Amino acid sequence: MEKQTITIYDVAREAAVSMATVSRVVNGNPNVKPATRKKVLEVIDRLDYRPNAVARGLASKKSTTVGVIIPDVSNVYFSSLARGIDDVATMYKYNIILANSDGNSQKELQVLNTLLAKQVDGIIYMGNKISDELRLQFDRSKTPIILAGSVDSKNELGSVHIDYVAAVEEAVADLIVHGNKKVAFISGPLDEAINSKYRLKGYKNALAKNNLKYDEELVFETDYSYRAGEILWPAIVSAGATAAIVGDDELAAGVMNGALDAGVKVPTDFEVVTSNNSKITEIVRPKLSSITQPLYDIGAVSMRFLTKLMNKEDVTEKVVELPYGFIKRSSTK
Amino acid sequence: MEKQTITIYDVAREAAVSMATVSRVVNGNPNVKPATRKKVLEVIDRLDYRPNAVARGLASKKSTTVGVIIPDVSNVYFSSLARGIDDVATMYKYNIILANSDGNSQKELQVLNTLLAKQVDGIIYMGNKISDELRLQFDRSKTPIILAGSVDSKNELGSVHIDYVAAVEEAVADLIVHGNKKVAFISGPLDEAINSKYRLKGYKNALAKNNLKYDEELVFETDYSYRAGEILWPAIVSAGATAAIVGDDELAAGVMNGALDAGVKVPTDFEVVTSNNSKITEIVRPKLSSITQPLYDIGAVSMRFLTKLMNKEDVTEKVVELPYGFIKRSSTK
DNA sequence: ATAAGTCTATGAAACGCTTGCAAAGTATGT
DNA sequence: ACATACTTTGCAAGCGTTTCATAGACTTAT
Repeated sequence: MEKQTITIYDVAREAAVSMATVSRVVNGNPNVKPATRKKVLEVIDRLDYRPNAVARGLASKKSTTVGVIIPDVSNVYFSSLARGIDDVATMYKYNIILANSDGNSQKELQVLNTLLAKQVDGIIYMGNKISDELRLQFDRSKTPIILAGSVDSKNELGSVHIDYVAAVEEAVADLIVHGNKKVAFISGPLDEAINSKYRLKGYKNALAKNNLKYDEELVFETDYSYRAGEILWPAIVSAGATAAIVGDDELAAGVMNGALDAGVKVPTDFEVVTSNNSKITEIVRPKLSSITQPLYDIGAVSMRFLTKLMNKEDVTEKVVELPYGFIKRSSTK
Repeated sequence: MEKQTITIYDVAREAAVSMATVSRVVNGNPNVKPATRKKVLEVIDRLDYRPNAVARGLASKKSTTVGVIIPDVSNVYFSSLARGIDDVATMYKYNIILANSDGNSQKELQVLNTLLAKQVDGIIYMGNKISDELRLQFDRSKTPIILAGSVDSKNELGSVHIDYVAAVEEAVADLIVHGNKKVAFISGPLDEAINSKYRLKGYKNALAKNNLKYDEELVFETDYSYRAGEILWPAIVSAGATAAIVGDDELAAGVMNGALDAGVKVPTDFEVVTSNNSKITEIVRPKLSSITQPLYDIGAVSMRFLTKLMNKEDVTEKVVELPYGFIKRSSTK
């Protein structure tokens, strides 16, 4: 009637060895005579024995599980990272506990707590606003933590991402080369380091290098939704922008459709560049030119990085920067 | 140096009670004098004690974790379900272990095994092709299982989804009413019950009720990608179809863009209806008319259903059908 | 005052596995 | 044949909780 009745004891008895020996063969410990190993494996097979991972975890103090704190799985950007994470995790025999946080500090703390209670061996955090309290808990915990596709404004935590400053700078420079004097900078909340400290900086760099002066009127702070982009259009028009660099694909699609629906021609009269090169960029018309980030790889590398920390291997660099790129499609000249 | 050193034993000592008592206050067992409870809680707070979920799991034979087998998290359809699942799971104090299967039977079996090894209290399965071997394992396991947004061709397992037959039938009937004599049926693999046994049936029903004869030439079996849709266009043209019902949004976007890129006017010369009403339907131009499914809710309800099974509550119906709808946008007349 | 209940709290046995240590077995060299 | 050095095994002590059987301490009814 119960979940799992066959224990290591049963196997030991049937194979006429001690449970220690069974444990050794299950764990691939080499100190077992081949004949014994074979005998044990046969019994395991016959009894359909499956080691109880919970008991194992208790005894070994390892759960072979890592926690993943994600703002929202249903967002393509994050779910792409998650896919990379899971694939590598599987490769290294780990499972992932996925927990949505909505980027909400309270939930993050709460989630972190239950993850630690579950004795995860490591944590991957996605999110761009690390509250002081969360940082405190991160520091206090002995569990390895990696930020995936997210930046740590204080550079204390291990993280994997691209060089946002340079990427945005290039993209904006390109728009300027096309003759745009007024390029709008459209992003999510500026209290997220990725927007204020990195993307905006790249934007300013580009302006400076091209002798254009920074105009706050051209900076639009909103949230990451498609709808937010659509309704932003009138404001963009009144600011007189002729092009925009957008920090999120859905947002960019919204902005572009907002323009299109208002009868503006893209890219002839208005150019748009977005940042994440998610599927959406290819589905909209015109297709969106975009900074490209290896999303899957960022997740995969983060997880790989984490396995190193979990094995207490030495890692030379705390911050891994993956190469970014730029793909020109039809939303720019 | 280690993960977590404060145990229930430390708390018991500090509070001068037995560990059994500490356990009771932690678990909200009422048989504790309020004064004692208060004292214990204070110590817990002071020591920053956090119960070890693994040890708890071993002792109680409950992991408060459910496994989620998903074809691909980075697919919006599935990640939307996943989001609903996680939210409800959190509500009921469960965590989810997310495992990608790519819809591959081998991986599914393998994943199922590790989930069971981890002693998950329940499993939510997404996928439309349950291999015999997998079904066998499902049956053999005493762990409750629910299919989310997926159908069980044999109707043995609990599941939550919409009435695909009726939904497709309505959508196709609508296309026929618009005067289309040749409506293409475009779906993913026909060896998936959802396509062959349900959607296709709805399609045939609609034809029959409108005195149109079924023509195999108009049935297109492909995979679920955007690209697959794009390259399918020529074939659709040669079959002479003037409208299509598509089983997946990305696929539909591909078909439509394929038409558009070939200079065909949508919906004037060709109408398209899709099936999942994901974000994509609103992002493309023209926006896609779609059958609507409450994706988030399907996930949420599945998880709720699962909690009932895990609590051994009686459930009257094994199959929960959620209401579907239809939203007319600009890809149909 | 006594029997019979309630409440509270304790002790100690699981739960199923890993692992350090020691014992038993084998092989090798002389 | 014997000492030496491995190689294989078994023993038993945890790992941190839950939970069952009990025991004390109070109440309450008689």
